[in-house]
Amino acid sequence: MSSPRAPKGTYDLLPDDAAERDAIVATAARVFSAYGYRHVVTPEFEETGLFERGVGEATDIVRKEMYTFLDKGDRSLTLRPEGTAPICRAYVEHGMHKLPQPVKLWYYCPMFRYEKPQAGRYREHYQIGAEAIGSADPAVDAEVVVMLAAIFSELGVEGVTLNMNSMGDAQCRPAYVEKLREYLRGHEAELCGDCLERIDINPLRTFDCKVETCRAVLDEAPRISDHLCPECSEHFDAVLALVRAAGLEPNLDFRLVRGLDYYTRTTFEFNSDRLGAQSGVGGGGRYDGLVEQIGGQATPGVGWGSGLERISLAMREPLAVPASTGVYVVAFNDDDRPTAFSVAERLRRSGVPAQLDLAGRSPKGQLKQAGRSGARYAVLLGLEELADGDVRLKDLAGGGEEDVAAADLPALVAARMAGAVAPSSGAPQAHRSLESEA
RNA sequence: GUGAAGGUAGCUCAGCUGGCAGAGCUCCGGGUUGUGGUCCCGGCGGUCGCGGGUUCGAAUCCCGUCCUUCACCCCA
Repeated sequence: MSSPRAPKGTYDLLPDDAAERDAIVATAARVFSAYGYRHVVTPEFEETGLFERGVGEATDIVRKEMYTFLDKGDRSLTLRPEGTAPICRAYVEHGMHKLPQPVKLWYYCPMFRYEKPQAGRYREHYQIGAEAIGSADPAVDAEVVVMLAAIFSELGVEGVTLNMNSMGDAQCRPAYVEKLREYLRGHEAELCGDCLERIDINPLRTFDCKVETCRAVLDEAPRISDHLCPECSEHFDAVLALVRAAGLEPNLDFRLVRGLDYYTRTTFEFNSDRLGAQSGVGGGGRYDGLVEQIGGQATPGVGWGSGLERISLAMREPLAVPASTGVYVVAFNDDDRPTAFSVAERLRRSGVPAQLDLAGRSPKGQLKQAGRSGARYAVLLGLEELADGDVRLKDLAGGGEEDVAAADLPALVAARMAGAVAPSSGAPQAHRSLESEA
C-alpha cells in the first residue's frame, strides 16, 4: 500500500487510547494542582539558538537529534526536543522574576527528537513535566521529586525505583572533572573508543558506559560525592533527608550523570522494571545556571520530565475510562427521522448525552447501535400504538419500557440519570476534565 | 548512525519444499416485513508494503527500498 502513513516514529492515539491519555493527564493535573504548580503552554518550536545554548552544544540532542528547519524568513527554528529550556525562556521573557519565587509550572506537550524508534521511544513523544524556578532551597528539589512519585503512585505505575546523585556546582565540579580526567588518562588502555573521546569532551559521561572494562575502571574512579564543596554536600544531604521523610527510598547512584549539560547539584531518575531497555519513566534535576545561560539574570531552578508513553507501559492496568452513558434515539420510520434529530437535540440541551442513527440503518440496526453505544436508554419514536406526542423509553440494561410524553422526556431522563450516578469515583472528574479541555 | 527479526482483509493471523489468496473477529444486511447486546445465514472487504530479478508460473526464491518491532548509542 502506498497510501500515506504516519511518519516514522510517530503514532495516532485512537479514541480508546486517547481517552486513557486524557485520564492520565487529568490525574497528573490534579497532583500538580495539589502542589501549587500551574499549567503553561509554550510553542511547539523555538529559535534554534535557545536549545544550542540552553541544552548544550556537546549533547546528543543538539548534535544529532533536533528537527531544525528554516522558515520562509530564513529563521532557524527547531521543534522542541525538551521542555526545560523553553520554560526558562518564557520565565525570562515575561519577567517572572517579579513574581513570588519559586515560580512553579507544569506542562504537557509533545517533544521531537530524530532518533531510531524502539520500545518506549518515539520521534514525537509526549511528556508531562514540572519546573520550579527561582529558589535554591533544597526543599524545592525534594518537592519536585516527591511530586513525581505521587503522580506515579496515583496512576499505579509499577516497579519504580528512584536513583539520585549530586553533580556539584561551578565551585566544586570543575576541580572534580579535572581529577576524573587525570584518572581516566591513567587508564586509557582499558577504555573503549567512545570513552577515550569523552575524556576531553565530557569525562562525566564515561559513567554511562556499559562496556565491562570501562565499568571496572569507573568503579574505582574518584566519585563526585567525595569531592562536593561543603555547600553542595549540605544541599544534597538536605534534599535526601526531605525525600526520605516523605517515605521514599532513594538509591544513591554515582553513575547518574544526566545527558543534558545544564544540570547542577541534584539529579534524579525514576526507573521501572516493566519497560524494557529504555527503563527511565521520568528524570530531571537542578539547573542553577540555565536561566543565566540563555540570557536572564542568574536564577536557580529545578524540574523534571516524564514520558507519557512510558507511563502507560509501566502502569499496572489501563486507567478506568468512564463508560459512556446517555440516550440513543431510534426512529422506526423514515418519516420520524427529523423528529428523532430534534428530540436528541432537546436532550443534549438538557444535559443528557444523546445520539441517533446517522447512516440510514434499519430499526433493528439502530437498536444495535444503541446497545453498542453504551447508552442507558433508547427512546423509540414512531410506534403505532403510542398516543399522540408520546415516545417509548426503553431501559437498555433492564429491558423495561414505559411510554412518556415527549415534552417531559428531557427532564425525566435527566432526573433518572442524576439519581443513578455511576459508583466509580474517578469517572466524574475525568469527564469534567475532558469537557474543560475541549 | 549500527545490528537482528518481521510486513498477507479494518484487526489477529494461517498459507512459505513455487501452481486459482484463506480463517476468526469487526462492519453491513437477513432470520416471514416493529425492538439491541446471545445464536444462525449471507454479504462487503486484499496490486500479499513498494520496485526490480529468477521462472512457463512468485504471497512463496533472490536483490534493493520503505515501514514496523527489538537491541546498541542516548534518552522520556
